[in-house]
Amino acid sequence: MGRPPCCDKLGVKKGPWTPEEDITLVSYIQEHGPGNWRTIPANTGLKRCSKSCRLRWTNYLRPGIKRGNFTDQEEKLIIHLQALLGNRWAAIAAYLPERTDNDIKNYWNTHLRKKLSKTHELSSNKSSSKGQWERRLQTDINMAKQALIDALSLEKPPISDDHTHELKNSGGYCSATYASSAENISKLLEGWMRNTKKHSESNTSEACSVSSTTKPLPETLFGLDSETPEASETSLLHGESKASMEASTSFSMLETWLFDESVEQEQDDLLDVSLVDTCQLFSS
DNA sequence: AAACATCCCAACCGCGCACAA
DNA sequence: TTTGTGCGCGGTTGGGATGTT
Repeated sequence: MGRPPCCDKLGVKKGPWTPEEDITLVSYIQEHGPGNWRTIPANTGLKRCSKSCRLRWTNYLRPGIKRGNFTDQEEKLIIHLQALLGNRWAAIAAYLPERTDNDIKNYWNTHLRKKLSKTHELSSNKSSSKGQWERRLQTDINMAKQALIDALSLEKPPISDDHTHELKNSGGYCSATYASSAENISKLLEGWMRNTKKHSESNTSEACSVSSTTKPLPETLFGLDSETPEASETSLLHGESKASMEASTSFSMLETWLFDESVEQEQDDLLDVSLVDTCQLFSS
């Protein structure tokens, strides 16, 4: 049996989110911060279950999400982390703060799994014994590890003070992470803006139910008003910083593992684990 | 141009964990 | 200790987009 679904109530909407729903959700979270998902539908009038709201926020609306193609570095990082951690997408996503676990999972399922199984096919044609296969895996992991080192040297923690600093200094928000997020919402809201523009021309103050200015919606929604730099330090962005700090910590641990020769034995242990995981992956 | 196949990703579902009462 | 609730995670699916015949 198990627990009944959380969203089996009548009148709960499913399917793609509309720009209006996004606006409602974002503006509510901007005011109250993320969390308390249960209360959001009741407080906002959204006909969505709490879970759906959380998912929409974490996978799409949250600031700092990078969308689009994965870079080679990201790809290598994912491959290696998957070998180390298995399908623990949330854990893997912790090392790629700009990507969501859902994105990484999708990318793995649609691109990397095929890619790797192809590679495996090629290599297994050449060698059939388990010993050789394990040696090959070990080699792959070492190569991936080197790739990870390269990736880390290129992609230092994207967060931290620099990130905050960027935001603080910005009259113009040059932060790529924010920009992409703003773009997400901008695109979503384009249609909505067009529709409301007519109204705004006749009555600016009513143009946007979540904004009291005529600035582009995303900036206003996230408190990124260039006239009030301190506004960038909203609870939202604090939340982001916190997540980023956690990611930094994870990065540090990884870097320790990568660079500290004194933990050679622990490295071996990790690689042993990854061997098992990786074998399971390919045997399925 | 139309029909069909494949890809891709946003969203859903069910389960497990943590925590409070 | 048990039970109920909320949240997060990983697996899966639906359907639009794109490619192929």
